[in-house]
Amino acid sequence: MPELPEVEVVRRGLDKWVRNRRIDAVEVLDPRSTRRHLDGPEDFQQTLTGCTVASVVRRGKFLWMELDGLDTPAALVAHLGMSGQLLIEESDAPDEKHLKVRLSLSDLADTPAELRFVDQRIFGGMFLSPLVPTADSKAGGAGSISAFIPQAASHIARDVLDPARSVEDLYLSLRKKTTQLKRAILDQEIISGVGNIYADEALWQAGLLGLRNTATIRRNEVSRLNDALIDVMTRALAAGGTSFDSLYVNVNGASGYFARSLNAYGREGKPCLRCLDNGRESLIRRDPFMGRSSYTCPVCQPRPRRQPRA
DNA sequence: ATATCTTCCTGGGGGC
DNA sequence: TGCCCCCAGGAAGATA
Repeated sequence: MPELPEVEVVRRGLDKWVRNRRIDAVEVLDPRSTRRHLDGPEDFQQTLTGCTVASVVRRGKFLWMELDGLDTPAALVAHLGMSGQLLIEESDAPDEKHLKVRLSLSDLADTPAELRFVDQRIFGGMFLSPLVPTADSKAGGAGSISAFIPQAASHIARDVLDPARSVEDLYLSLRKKTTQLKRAILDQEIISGVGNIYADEALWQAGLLGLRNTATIRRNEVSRLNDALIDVMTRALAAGGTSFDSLYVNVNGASGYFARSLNAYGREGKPCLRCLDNGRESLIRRDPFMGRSSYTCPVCQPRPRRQPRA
């Protein structure tokens, strides 16, 4: 569920409330949420206990806490999947229905003592992963000040808001592929942080159809798409992210309000606002896509003209 | 090797 | 009220 803006909102909250605090106790309430920790929940708990959070870093939708106090450098990785939440809570707050992992933090005045991982669908999780130097040079992703990345996230490309990324690299990566444009921008190994909402929003803003084949995409189209991705995610971040319901909230349980600014996603049957501005009328349509949905404006994002038969 | 499909889960909402 | 089906911010691993 959460895409780059939502994960970055969470990262900032963790940085504020958890950085420099020691993890005094770890409780795994559902081992399915630590299944990516291959040594098992007991090892997860024992290794993590006593560590101090040195920094909170993000690349794409991956979030991690660099830890002090381990023999070999490692990070506590958190991925929110479709429904994960990281919440800062007082110890006496009642357990959430889907509470999966509880971290008890060292005392700090006027600061809640627990970091909780709550996840309804269990597609997300927490695990420890060794830190390795980033393979793609210089510092890590946006929201990062680290030259290291967890091994488990080392295949993830630089994200939309990473200043070390270039449009030309995106163009070349897309041209190397033979697939639909939307599939490509959802591929976290091409560009990271984009999910179904912001893919549709950026494609709408750029006036491109996600069904376009990447092998024929042009530089100016990639440039438009890149600008749109950066713009939509920057605005979403400023709004605290997109919340359709209580499943996405920041570390303090508050919703973001970017849902009201969406132009395509979830707007099936509603007027395309850009067409309206231009004195035209068209309705956003929804089409099945990869087991989910794509929302497009048939006027702003025209289907490619059918090639005439030779 | 590359591209696409299947699977991991729970719960809300609509139709009957 | 209940049941069944569809749908949902993701991505690893299997399969073609």
